[in-house]
Amino acid sequence: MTRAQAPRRKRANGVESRQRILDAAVEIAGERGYDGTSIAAVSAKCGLPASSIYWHFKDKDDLIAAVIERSFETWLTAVELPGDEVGTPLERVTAMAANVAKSLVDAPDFLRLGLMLALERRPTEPRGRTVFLQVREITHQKIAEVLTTLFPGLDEAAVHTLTTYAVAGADGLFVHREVGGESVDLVALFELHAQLVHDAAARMAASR
Amino acid sequence: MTRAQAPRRKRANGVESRQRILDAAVEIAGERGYDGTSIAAVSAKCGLPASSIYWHFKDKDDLIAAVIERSFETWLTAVELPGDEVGTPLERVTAMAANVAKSLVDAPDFLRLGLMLALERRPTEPRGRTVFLQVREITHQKIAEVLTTLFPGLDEAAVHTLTTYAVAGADGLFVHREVGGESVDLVALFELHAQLVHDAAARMAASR
Amino acid sequence: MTRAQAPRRKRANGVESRQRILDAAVEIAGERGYDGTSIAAVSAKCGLPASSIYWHFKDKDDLIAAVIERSFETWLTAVELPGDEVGTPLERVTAMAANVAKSLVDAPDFLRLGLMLALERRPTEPRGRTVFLQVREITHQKIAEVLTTLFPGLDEAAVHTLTTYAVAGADGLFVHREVGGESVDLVALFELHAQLVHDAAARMAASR
Amino acid sequence: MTRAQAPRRKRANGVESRQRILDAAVEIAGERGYDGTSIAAVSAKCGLPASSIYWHFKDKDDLIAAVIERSFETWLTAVELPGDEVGTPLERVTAMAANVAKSLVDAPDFLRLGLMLALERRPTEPRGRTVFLQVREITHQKIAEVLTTLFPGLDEAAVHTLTTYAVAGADGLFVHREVGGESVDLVALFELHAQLVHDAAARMAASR
DNA sequence: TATGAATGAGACTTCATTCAT
DNA sequence: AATGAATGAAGTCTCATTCAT
Repeated sequence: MTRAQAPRRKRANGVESRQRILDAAVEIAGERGYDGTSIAAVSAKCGLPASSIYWHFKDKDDLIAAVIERSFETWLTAVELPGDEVGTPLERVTAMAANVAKSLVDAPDFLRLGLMLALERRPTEPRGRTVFLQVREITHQKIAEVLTTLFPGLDEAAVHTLTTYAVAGADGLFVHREVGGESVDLVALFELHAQLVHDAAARMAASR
Repeated sequence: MTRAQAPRRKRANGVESRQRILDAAVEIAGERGYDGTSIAAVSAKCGLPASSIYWHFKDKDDLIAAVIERSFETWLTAVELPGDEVGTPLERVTAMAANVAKSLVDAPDFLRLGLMLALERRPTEPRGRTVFLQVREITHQKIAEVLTTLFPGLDEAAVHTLTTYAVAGADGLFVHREVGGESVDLVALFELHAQLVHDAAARMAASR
Repeated sequence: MTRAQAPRRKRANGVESRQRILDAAVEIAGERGYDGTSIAAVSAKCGLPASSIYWHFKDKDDLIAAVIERSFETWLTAVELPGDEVGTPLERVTAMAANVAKSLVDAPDFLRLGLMLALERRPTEPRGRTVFLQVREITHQKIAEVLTTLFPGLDEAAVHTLTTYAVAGADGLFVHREVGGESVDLVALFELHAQLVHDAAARMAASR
Repeated sequence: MTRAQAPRRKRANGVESRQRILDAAVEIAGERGYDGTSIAAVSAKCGLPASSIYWHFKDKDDLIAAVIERSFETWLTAVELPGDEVGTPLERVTAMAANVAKSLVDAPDFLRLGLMLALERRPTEPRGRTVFLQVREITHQKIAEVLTTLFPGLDEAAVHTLTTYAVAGADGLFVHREVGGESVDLVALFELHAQLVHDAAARMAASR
């Protein structure tokens, strides 16, 4: 087949183009999920033709995985870690929860897309799903470390159970806020969550 | 003598066909979500041509909504309600949580598809999403009633908060089990969840 | 993604549509080969939209294989077999060769496309190539039977060698005619070929 | 003291790059034909970016034509011409055929790609096809000269017919070997071919 | 002497949907 | 109560090619 030629216009700038593509993709994928994210839609939103997207990303799977990776980093920087480690365990746990809640309100794309990917079961697992589960495992371990530090009396199994409960509760509250909209006070719910986890940890540590 | 012709054993049976379509659709939609569920795939799985699906359902949106409705009913019947209302509040709450956990392990399609629909934001909201949020609201109210009965000292705001927390926690734990697979003991996690909610309710009721 | 609807027009007639698609495809594939045959080109030539082609054929590979099958049958019926088995071996062999030559001039698509497929080496072999090699093996065996009948003195190895030579020579002469166009007298060349094969067979049979 | 910078060992070398591109292209085009040879595939195989290919070759057509030209030369050097012109005509013809057969087994790309190009009919004829037909015409004339020398009694028409038959037979046997793989003894088949052509020539020359 | 980046066209294929039978 | 056949839109991805650097 004979193909036609095409005129050039903009100055080539690979790095910026890649960012524009990711900016568009994170927005669409964060709202529509994997199947709902069409290359044509990303192309329309970022202004680059679809074929240019394939210069920067091997295929759609690669693009979604990159979206997950970058939005995780974006979210990580959005989480303001509490500067000094002062106060009672309850105060410190509550402060951390509030910070996480705020970051999820400000940059929800990462978790929203991640949860959609996590829930789907497709024949060939998207790489983005794997990436999400990996970074979520990192989060899990960080929380486990905090619990271990704050409650030295906890044994390993108890830490694991509480961490799982803490992460799962955060997921569920996040979903609730996504469904319920701005009327949901995610910070207050996270603080309640932190308190209940704290109380359970304290009790478990004491009953050892 | 002319004999009557062989009895047409498989006369067209609309009800059965509808069930076959829904059986196929709930399986696919429960795994792949809205966009991932193609009429062709449902057709292939149920054995009926695509055009027959359109005889039973107005369009894809209608089919997905019917899937949500039927899988909710399936799930409801799978939840064994505790027969008598006996025991301490903690015992009763824990027993209910365990029953719900078992039902979610046995019939996860409803909640799985529902959460996927709930997380997505698409220009024209699928009717299935609306249906899911409605039936989930029913669940919310039932839990609120139980909490009000068990803890008469709670005011309305506290009941609402605790109910929200209870439902969200259940969602999050369900997601964790879907991601983690059979190694996750959903019943144990739900029992822990029930206990924490119970403790919080008791404390709130007492401090009124 | 929301899809639009489409109006209907012609009376559905599956058998005729299938033939129209094959008619278009055999013409294009016979001239352009596998890669050169685009579904869009077949669609344009047969008047049916591309998506209709996929109702009748699973994919492009399936279409090309069907083209090979049908054009082989077309070619088979175009080969007028000599009615009576009379005359000397030379006369009979020459008459057969002339008939084959005429059929190849009239219906060259089968062999032309088949040879193109046969020459290509692609990672996943097209089914059409397999089909071509199978029907060609049938032809090989038929020729071997004729040689065995006409020259009982030939041993098996000699029959195999001569048959291979006969078929390969036919292929080469066909290619020459395709390249050289109408100025090439394919019938004359086939008659020469028949004579040389005949002489070789006679000599081999005698020297046993 | 400032020392001279490290010797740039791999200065850009246009000639070598051109060879690498052709090496990759001849392999792909020899297996996949014109349409099946994509610039991206050649780029991936030779390690140079696609745009570099366009620095060395005007367009794809130009590249394929260059492939034909170079692979023809490669093949020519692979044909060991019989040093002295000794022996009977049959011995000399047979020796030549064996040499050609060996060269085709060792360097089949030229003829394989050429035949694919020759068989295709596309709206705008690729230059590579023209080149192939030209060099093939050269081969035709050389064979004609040999036949004229060995059989002075042949008239021009007979030489032409026999040469055509000789070349076409070689093509057909080559195709057979390409399809049948290493189990086909191309040398033996070429020797048989040579003998039959020799016999026909001798008979024609005698019967003048 | 190259090449990173881009581009419109077009490749194959699946989509949701319709309609005559 | 059902279905064979069809349809235009849209899906993902590759194509040959260009041009500023």
